[in-house]
Amino acid sequence: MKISAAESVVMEALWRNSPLTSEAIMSEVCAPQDWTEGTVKVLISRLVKKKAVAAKADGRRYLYSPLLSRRDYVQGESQGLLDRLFDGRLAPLVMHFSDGDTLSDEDVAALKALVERIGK
Amino acid sequence: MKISAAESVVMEALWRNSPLTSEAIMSEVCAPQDWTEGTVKVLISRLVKKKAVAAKADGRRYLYSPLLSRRDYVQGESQGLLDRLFDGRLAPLVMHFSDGDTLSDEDVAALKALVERIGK
DNA sequence: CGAGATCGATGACAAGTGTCAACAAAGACA
DNA sequence: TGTCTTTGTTGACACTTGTCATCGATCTCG
Repeated sequence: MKISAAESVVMEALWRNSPLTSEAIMSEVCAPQDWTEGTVKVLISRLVKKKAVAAKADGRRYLYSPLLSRRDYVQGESQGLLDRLFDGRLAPLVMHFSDGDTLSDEDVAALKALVERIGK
Repeated sequence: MKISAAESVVMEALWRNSPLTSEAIMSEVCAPQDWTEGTVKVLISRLVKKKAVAAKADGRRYLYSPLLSRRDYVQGESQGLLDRLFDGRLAPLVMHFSDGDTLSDEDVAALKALVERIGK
């Protein structure tokens, strides 16, 4: 099942640290996103229904943990973008950014080091 | 205005080749997407309303051309992904793929060549 | 025990999306 | 001229998303 943008904010909180109570989740995401508690509650419920997070009973409340790993999520999103826009390949994406002037010197250095390490 | 997934299929047709009549667009996208003409007509209308494509009158019909460049669209989508998932930087994305085994030898070679060209 | 707080579930609603059919205007051709 | 076809506009409908409030059960503390 697909995870929406708002839902992914909740997932990020759980990926940083889990399990969490709904209270903890809210204290992490409410302020930055300017959301009320009601909003976050619904997002959590929907994620549970989508089986993206597990809710383990702990007394009267639940402890929530991700069932979907961040790695898998990132993989799906990234591959989706590559497939849709870059014919499924990574190099054209990198080329796109290098053609613009969006790459800082640091970025270039990091890329260089990375590619060397891969090639090894 | 945001371009939806279905709409982007129509945009791709126009980016490949424009201007196009609605008939030409339909003959390009209907079959692969399994869409009826009605569906494509609405997608075109919505794109015009969103000012993502221009409709120039040509007798009783219109000739459609993109107003949004593929480059700008790709830039927006790609940057959005980087911002959401990789802290806005490109290297972590590349690292993600190199950590998996999704990169072919060709991909690695292409990246290597690319990075060298950038570093020049 | 009873009042208040907590927490999840549910209902609600507007906007956007995917999908399609019906309609109207305008040409084309018999 | 009258009918058929083409093409864009509209209406329609179900589903998802973002956003929030209310309800009901349960827990806690005086």
